[in-house]
Amino acid sequence: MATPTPQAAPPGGLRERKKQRTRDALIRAALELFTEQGYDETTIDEIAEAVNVSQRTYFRYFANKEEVVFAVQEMVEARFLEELRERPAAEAPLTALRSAVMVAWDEIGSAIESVVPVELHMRSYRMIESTPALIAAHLRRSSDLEEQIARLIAGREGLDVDTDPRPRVVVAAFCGVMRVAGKVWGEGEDCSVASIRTLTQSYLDHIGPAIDDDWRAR
Amino acid sequence: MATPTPQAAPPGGLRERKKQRTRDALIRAALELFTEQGYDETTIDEIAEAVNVSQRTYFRYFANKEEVVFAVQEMVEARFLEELRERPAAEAPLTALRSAVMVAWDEIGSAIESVVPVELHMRSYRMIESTPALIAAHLRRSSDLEEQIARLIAGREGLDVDTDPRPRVVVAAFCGVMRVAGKVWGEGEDCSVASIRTLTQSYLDHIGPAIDDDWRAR
DNA sequence: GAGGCTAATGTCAGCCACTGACAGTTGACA
DNA sequence: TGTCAACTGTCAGTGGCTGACATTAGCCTC
Repeated sequence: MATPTPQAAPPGGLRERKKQRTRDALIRAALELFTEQGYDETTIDEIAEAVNVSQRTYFRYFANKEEVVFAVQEMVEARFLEELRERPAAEAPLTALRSAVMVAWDEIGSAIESVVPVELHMRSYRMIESTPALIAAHLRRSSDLEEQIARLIAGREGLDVDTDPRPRVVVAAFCGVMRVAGKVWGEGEDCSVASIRTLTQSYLDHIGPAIDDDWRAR
Repeated sequence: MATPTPQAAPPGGLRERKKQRTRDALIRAALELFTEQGYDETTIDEIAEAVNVSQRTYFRYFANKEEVVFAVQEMVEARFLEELRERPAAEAPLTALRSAVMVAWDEIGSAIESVVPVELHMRSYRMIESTPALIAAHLRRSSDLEEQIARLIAGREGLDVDTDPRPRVVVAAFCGVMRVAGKVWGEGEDCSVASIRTLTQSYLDHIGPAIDDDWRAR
């Protein structure tokens, strides 16, 4: 589902479809092995063997061991950026960011399901937050995304991201808060999509008040 | 290190001093090689050879290849935390953070010099920001620091960091902005301490206005 | 549908980061 | 001075990752 093709059969020839299947199989196998026995405890040979390809083939699909973990995440991020681009120009920056996140959360479910079970993806998210090597990779990716968002916001407001600090500053604040929300969610009990959505919303609502000088006054 | 030694001149016996010298030599050699020929292009064997120790010995001082890069950074961060702890309780959270950073910037110079030339440290900072593997490590470390700061701020305000989102939210916003400032500085021309200090100050001043709804109104 | 073209894959050799085990060396201290 | 413990070197081995080359298999033309 979510494929923009008229026919049920995916685009391209047999070769293309075969590649897609191998890629998806590698992602599924990797996430299953990682979440079951741990990231460090799983070798790439095991993943390759589970899909019946050589280790060398794995590295032709993914540049390194980490990349396969973030394949689904990448889809979600693309979805968010799309949504942000479609927000009305009248919305204030922080409002647009907030709205885009909320809409994205409501729609990614089905997109994820086309590659891996949502539950597996959620377990993977938690694994990322508890594996040092993956936390690092996750943060680096988030940082790249942050840069993209900042340029997008600057574009909306007709500003130059290199001379006016405000786009990068709001986005930095926004992304910082988003990361914290994700982290707190990962440590909590409820691992549902609804749960992370609520948490995100609540944390974003606190940016303004938290910046204020006197917390005790409210 | 961090031993409660009564004397300042001889921090211990001959053995202790020898260890300290080896450690400092490894840091200096590593930073010099990394900044000269690149991080990825430098092997640990080269670093070890430059200090006349075995590769195995390097790994007894540093857990991995990245760690040696952040040895100086660690000192700076410790200095900042110290400063933050000493800020008067009357100061608002964001103000205290801001002040602590400014004071820290003014004092770290001499502390750094005791291990490596400040200029080498500044070049290292730039290398970090332009090496993917090090960016990731840097962000992970920053994330850990962020957690410490959040707990400290929560303590100041008499709040529980796990129930009240505000400490983590301000700190996330603050640290996000700090990272952006560091990044922008790394891409600029002027690599002086004064330069990063000014930039930091300017960016922090923009948090409030950037959160506001209408940027065009000001 | 036989042939050539080319993308995808397998195999192999090798580099480098990192680790455990064991042995040799050298400060510390009685 | 001799013993103990800490520090270091050597060696062997694992796992991530890459380049080179041979092999397989989809695609396209005649």
